[in-house]
Amino acid sequence: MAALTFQLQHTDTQSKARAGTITTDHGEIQTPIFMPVGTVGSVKAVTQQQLHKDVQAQIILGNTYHLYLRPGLEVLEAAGGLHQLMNWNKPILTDSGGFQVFSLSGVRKLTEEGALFQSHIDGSRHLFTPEKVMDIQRIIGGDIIMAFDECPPGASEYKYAESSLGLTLRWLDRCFERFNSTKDKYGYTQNLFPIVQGGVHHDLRKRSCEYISEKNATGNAIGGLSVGEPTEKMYEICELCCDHLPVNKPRYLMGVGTPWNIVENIALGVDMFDCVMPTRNGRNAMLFTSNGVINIDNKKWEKDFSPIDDGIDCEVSNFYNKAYLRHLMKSKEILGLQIASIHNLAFYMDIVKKARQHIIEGDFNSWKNEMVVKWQQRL
RNA sequence: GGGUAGAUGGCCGAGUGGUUAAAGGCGACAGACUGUAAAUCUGUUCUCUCGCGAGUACGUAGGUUCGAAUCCUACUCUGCCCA
Repeated sequence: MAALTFQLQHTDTQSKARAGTITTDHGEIQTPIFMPVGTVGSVKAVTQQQLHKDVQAQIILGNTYHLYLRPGLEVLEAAGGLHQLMNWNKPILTDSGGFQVFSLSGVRKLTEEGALFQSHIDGSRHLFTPEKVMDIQRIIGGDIIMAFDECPPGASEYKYAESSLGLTLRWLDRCFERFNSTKDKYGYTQNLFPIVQGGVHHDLRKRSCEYISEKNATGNAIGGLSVGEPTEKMYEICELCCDHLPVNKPRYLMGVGTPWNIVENIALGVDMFDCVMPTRNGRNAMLFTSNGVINIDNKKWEKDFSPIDDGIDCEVSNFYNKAYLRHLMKSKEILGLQIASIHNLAFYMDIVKKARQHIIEGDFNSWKNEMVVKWQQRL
C-alpha cells in the first residue's frame, strides 16, 4: 500500500493542458478527470452499478459534514469505511465540510478554533475543528481527504479574503499536524490535499499557493472559485494558481463547473474536477449534450423521438428518446431523474475522456475551442 | 314526481353588495441551479397592448342597486334524499 502518485504523460503544446495517471490503492485514475459528487454516500439517483457501467466513473466524492451527521461515525467505522458501506471499490475523495462553512452560513459560527455548525437535520450543534475533520475523514476512509478550509464568497473584499486566508492556512497547519500523527485506518493509504484560497486577489492566491506547495502534498486543490465571481475572473485566478502549484502533482479545481468551464480549466492546467451540476441540474431537467444544452421539460421536445444523445458512448443516452424522458420528467417519475443524471454524468465523463485523447493526440486546443461554442448552445 | 344542495377562470376550490380580473392548490408555459440543507426554487398563466391602460368574465335570461360572482325572479343542468 502506497501513497498516491501522479504520472504526467502528456503536456499540450498549444495550452497548459496535461494528461496523466493518478495511482491510488483503489486503482488508477486517468486525468483529466471528472468526479461525480456523492455527498451522502450516494451519487443521487444513480446506482453504483450504473456508475461503473454507464457513467464509467473512476472516482467519486463523499462529504465529511453530511456523512458525519448521517449515518455517523459509528456506522462508518463498523462498516470498515465508506467503500465497504456502499460497496464502491474505486477511489473516493471526501470533501472536508469547508464548503458547508460557506453554504450553511445561516447555521454556523466561525472561530479560530473551528466552525460551529447547527445540523440542518435536527438543529443539534457540532464543532468542526481541523483536527476533528481529519479524524472524521480517517474514519470515512477516503483515498483523498481534503483540508478544512473557509471558502469566502466570490465578491469578498481584500480585507476579508486576507483574514479568511490566514485562518485557512493556520487551519491547514493543524490539518497536516493531525493527519501526519494519525494512521491510515483501513490498510490503504489516505492522502491529504491542501486547498488554495485567497478570493479573487492575485497576491493572496500566490501566497496561498506558495504556502501550500511547501506542504509537499501528493496533490493540491484550488478552492473558492465559481462562488459568485465572474467566469473570466475564475479562469484568471485558476490559471494563476496552476502556474504557482507544483507541476508534478495533480491539481484539483473544486466545484467546477459547466462543460465549457471544465475544458477551459483543463487548458489552464487543471487535472481534477467535481461538480453537482450534472446531477442536480439533471434532476431539474437540464441536460448537457454533445450538441448543446436542453431543457427537457420544454414543450419543443414533446414529440422528439430522437435519442437523448447519440454523440457519446453511453447506452442510456443512446437508448432513451427525448420525448420519453420529457414525459418521465413532467410526470415526476423517478426513472426520469435516473436517466437524466446518468446521461449528464456520462456526458461529463465523455468530455474528460475526449479531452485526454485530444491532449495526447496534440489537437486539444482547437478541439476545445470548437466544443465550447457547440456545448453552450441552447437547443 | 316531491324535497334539498349546488353551478366561479384549463381542472379543483375560496369568496356571499364596493378594497374582486376574482385567494389557494393542481395543471400548463418559461427561467434559475457550479467542493448538494435542492426529485428544489422563481416567474407567467381571460383577451388586446411594449407599457400605461382598455375590454370581456363567476350556468342562461331578466330584474333590484350609484355599484352584483355576491340580492330577487324564471329557466337549464348537476349532486344527494324521499317516492
